[in-house]
Amino acid sequence: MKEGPDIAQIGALIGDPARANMLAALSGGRALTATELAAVGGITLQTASTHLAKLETGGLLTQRKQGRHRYFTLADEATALLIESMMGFAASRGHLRHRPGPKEPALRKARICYDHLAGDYGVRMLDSLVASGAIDAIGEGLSVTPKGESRLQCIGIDVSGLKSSRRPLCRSCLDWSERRAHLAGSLGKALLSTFFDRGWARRTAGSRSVIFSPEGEQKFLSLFPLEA
Amino acid sequence: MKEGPDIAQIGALIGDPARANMLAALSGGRALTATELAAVGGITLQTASTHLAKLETGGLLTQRKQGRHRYFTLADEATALLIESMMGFAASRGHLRHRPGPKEPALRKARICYDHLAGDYGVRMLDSLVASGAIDAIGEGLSVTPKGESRLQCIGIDVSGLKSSRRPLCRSCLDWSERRAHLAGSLGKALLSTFFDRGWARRTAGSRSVIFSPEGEQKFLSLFPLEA
DNA sequence: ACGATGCTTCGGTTACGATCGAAGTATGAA
DNA sequence: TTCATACTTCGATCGTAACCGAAGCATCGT
Repeated sequence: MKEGPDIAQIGALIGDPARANMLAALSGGRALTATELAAVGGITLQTASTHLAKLETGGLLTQRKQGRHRYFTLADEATALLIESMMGFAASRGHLRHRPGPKEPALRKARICYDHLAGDYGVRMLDSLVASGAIDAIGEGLSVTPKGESRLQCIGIDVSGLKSSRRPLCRSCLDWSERRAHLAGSLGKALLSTFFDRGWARRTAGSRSVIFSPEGEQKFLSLFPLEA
Repeated sequence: MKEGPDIAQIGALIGDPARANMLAALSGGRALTATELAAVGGITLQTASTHLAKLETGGLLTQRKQGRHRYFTLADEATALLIESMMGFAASRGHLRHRPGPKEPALRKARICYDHLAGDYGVRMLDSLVASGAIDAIGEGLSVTPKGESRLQCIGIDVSGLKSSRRPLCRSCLDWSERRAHLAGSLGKALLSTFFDRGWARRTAGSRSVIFSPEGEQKFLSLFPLEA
């Protein structure tokens, strides 16, 4: 009966509300300080410190000292995927964090998921790429077609360069708000990066939501049209 | 700050050792009674009852009355995938349930993961199917080739029939003992079923491990050879 | 050198939930 | 009907862990 890995430990780590809030905040992809994380957890700095230590020894977090600050990030992409998949599962069972607040719509429209675009816009982007034949969706997996490679080149993304990295190019990530897949992996990251670089969109201060500029939104929507 | 799904609730549900053991036992795929689950959790029946009630209202379990017994199963395949992915994650961080016991090798060799084959043999089977060109592995996704479809037909599996079901045909499931993918989905289930039907293998009483008969093992190994 | 900021460690309190004994309900068997 | 089995609910206990105040380090600015 005492065989195999122990899911209770990581379950308990994620199971505390303060820690869960911290992890959710870190799913936004950027590194946060202990003070900032204490705020999102709704606890004092001392308590946050012990929580963060537990998460780190549990292998969910890594920290990086920078001057007198300590920046925490999720340990790796696997951790981010676990958090996101738990969010999807929680959403499917109706476990919501309070009633939907006023900022909820912005989050559902476009937000950051670790390092790529999620929400309505993220799902739309992947749908459009598949519909136009730039990406092949076979079963659960995604792959870029030759046609798609040249098209992405036009947008300014060096697909062959991304291919040489260790990280998978395409990954599908289940979106908790849309309950459909959006594009993760190094290509998902590269696409979001170019949106930021071109000024089409920007991150918001204390939230995971992504705000598009009027011109950026127009460019985005025409670049990734919705098929009938 | 209180936006999106609440991962703390399901985290806490999985985070209790007794509940985690029950869920792990139910990953074996068969329905278990409250008394049996109390045993695997190492607790009394009363305590188990309250745990099971919590897991059910949390959406992780479903129960089915049958006479004076109550049979519990994981709520659906999504739940099974979540548990399995948490096992993979826990294994990657070195969170083990005690030191490896004597039954551990059998588990690593072949075991049931919800309704399909996992462990060394499960990984070998998928590897062999991919190497022989029966299954295409593109990115993270899997799909059966026409060649594979006819080959599986010879083994006695009606692929076109499986395709018509709502459940995805192929899914890759990360194996916690091998740290590589094995085959899930309706095809994975169908393959394991035929092994049982032909008497090549059988389930064990109180464990997830799968025992192959000498002839069954030989048939299996020759059917899914290891490439150089 | 000195104070301010960011964070950790220590000690003590408190609250929640896991646990079990005992009693209650439902189903099956004799 | 009566007893036994399977399970749930109630009530009370107990242990753990979350929490914060206070004190202790470390780093930066001046």
